[in-house]
Amino acid sequence: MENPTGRNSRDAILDAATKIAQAHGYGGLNLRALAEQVGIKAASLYHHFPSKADLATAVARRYWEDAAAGLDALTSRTPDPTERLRKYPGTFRKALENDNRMCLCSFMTAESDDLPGTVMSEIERFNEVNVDWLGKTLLEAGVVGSRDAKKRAHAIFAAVAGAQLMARGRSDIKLYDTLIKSYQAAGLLPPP
Amino acid sequence: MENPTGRNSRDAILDAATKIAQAHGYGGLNLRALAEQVGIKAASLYHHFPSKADLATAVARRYWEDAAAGLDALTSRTPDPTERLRKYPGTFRKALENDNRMCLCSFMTAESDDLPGTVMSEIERFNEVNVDWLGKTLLEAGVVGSRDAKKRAHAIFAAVAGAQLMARGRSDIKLYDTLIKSYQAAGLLPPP
DNA sequence: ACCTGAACACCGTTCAAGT
DNA sequence: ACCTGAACACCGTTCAAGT
Repeated sequence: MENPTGRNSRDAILDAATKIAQAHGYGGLNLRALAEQVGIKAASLYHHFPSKADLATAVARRYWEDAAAGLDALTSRTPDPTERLRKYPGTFRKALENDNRMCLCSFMTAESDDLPGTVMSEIERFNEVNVDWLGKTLLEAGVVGSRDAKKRAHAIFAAVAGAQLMARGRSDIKLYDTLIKSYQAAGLLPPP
Repeated sequence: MENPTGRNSRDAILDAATKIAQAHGYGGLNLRALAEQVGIKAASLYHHFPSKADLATAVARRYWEDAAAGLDALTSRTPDPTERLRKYPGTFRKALENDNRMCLCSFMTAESDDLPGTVMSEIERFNEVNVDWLGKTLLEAGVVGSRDAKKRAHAIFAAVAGAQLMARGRSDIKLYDTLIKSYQAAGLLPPP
């Protein structure tokens, strides 16, 4: 094997691009800076991805795939659906723990007017994955009936994304925790 | 008087810049495009504002001043505090009604890592204005006690901003309305 | 297969020059 | 006072040329 670690330069590019996009968005993803971080020249990026749009599409796809895997793992590891709902905000907390970054998809949702369509599709997939998981879990937990599961799932997703955004703006992860607690106290999320 | 309408070119620049920033953010605010919209050249913008950072600071300041005035007007026009809380999401709805734009401050909060400090300060002022107004109104309405007013105010603000962001991403103002209704049904906002 | 320097049209910004 | 063209270093992107 030429590459025993399995970490090829394509993955290194995706990793670095993800972190940059989580802090600066699609527009702020500078290919020269990205290339420097990976140790190559900007022109060399085009050997791995046909364009910035394609690179960002790959980044966003891998992002929701990882999110889906993480939610699956949470489901396996936590049999009680109510407990899973309590843990859900922890998945959005990770980005803040990671140098005050935010969800790639929230950032790019703001940028939707300037986003290539292929990127936007992957962003929408991320939202779907989260809302579907939440809806399923809400139903299983008996928090809402089947008529309201999807609506409530959407509401929780939007509220959690908003909390992450605000906490990032203040670089204050404690604000995120406070907001989640307020959501629980108000009844949007199941109380601890 | 040389300018009977009171609308000088400085205001025209601020108006156009606000609309652009609401759809493309600070990074996406293109000075050449802005100038063209106003009918001058990009270099001429520097006669009115020393830099893009100063222009954006003026935009953000006027934005929260207008928001504060709007909330004051809502207070005067609606004596019942509970009714005011029901109407609050309408203030965020306006941006969506305006060609699927979003709150300038939510967008720039995402961009906080790349924002000049003077702009960030004005953004924070917008948040303060909203959270203070909400906290005061929540107290007056007796929804929460003084110990929790600010926390709940923050939670409502973050959730409403998140709802606006999601609705914008889908270009679906009905989603915004559905999310607000879900917040009301869950108990985050007073029910109709 | 992978990388590069040089070039392109585009950004924010400056500045000398115009009215 | 207000505007402009030309220039600067920087963007995404291309391409011919290297190993």
